[in-house]
Amino acid sequence: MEGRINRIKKQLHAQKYKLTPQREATVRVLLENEQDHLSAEDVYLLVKEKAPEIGLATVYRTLELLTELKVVDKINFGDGVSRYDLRQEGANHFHHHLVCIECGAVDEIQEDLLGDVEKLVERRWHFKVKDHRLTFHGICHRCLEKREAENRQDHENELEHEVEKV
Amino acid sequence: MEGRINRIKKQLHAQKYKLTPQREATVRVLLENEQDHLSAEDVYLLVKEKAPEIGLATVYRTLELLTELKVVDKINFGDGVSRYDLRQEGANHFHHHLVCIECGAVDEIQEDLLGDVEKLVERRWHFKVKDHRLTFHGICHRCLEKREAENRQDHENELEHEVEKV
DNA sequence: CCCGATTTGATAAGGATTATAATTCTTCTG
DNA sequence: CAGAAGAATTATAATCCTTATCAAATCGGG
Repeated sequence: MEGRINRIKKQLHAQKYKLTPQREATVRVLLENEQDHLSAEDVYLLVKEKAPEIGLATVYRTLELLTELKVVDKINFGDGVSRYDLRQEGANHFHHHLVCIECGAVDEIQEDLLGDVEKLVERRWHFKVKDHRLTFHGICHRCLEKREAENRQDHENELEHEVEKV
Repeated sequence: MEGRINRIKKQLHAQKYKLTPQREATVRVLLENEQDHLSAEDVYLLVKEKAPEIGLATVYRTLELLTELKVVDKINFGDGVSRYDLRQEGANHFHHHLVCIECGAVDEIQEDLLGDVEKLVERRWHFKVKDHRLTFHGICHRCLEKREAENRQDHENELEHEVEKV
């Protein structure tokens, strides 16, 4: 964690920016919630716990700055708010997302699934790919399993019923 | 075009909605600008040309309705506004986009490039895919060609220079 | 042609983000 | 170590996009 913060610090310095306490607190919140997809408001509330004097505008500015440095990616799942998602260190592609239309959960896929597709796009459409965004909408494994369990239950009840009737 | 409007009309009726003149005018604008990615405001201004009395709220409501019916898809390219993109008729997947980071152009890929990837996701992550969003960010063929032309030009000038020097 | 339900238009309200301006912090310099 | 220039911060106002509200208009069935 400390190492990672130091490296971000260096990235900032390389562009003549400082790692102020507010910026550091914001980065820490992002690191501590790496799996989440926090909105600016979410980040603000979490940062406030460690640094109550911070202002909302500063959080917005910091997130913008981190986006510029490609430390985070700004994403949008269609609700009205932008969310900020930490990049894997050193990753040159943005990870993918699985959005559940039933429970709203957002899972991540770190692996790059698009290598071949990108090559195809570059060749066929003569388009130099620099980055991508890929999100699947569907039903997550938790909701699928819940459904299966319910179906099994229903089936068992049905059988019991049959037995009673005999 | 008329046929397509009729089919949309039927889709509306199937859900007890009417194809009012305002809705029809909105759909026509979308059909006439099929390759574009219009914002609600854009649509509003275009509809106003044919039906000056229409209100902005109606356009928003109609676009929401069309999104619900999967006639259009609501997308977001990271600028602050939602854009509305007509689906291919009968397509069960949403087409992909190529966003140029140099000139801002947005091109479409109608082909489905994700068949195999979706199968993999379903198997490996146990996630039932219903839809997807795929956008590539990079440099479009027009900008690439412009660059190449410039490089050729530069190179020719260099050669001329060499000759002069001799 | 009338009635109940739907849809509309104008505008207010809401929510997210950005701009502004005064203040505080840093860092540099002498 | 004081003073000054510049960067960053805070609080808040302003802006922009979208949604909610509600009276008025419209539509389709009887």
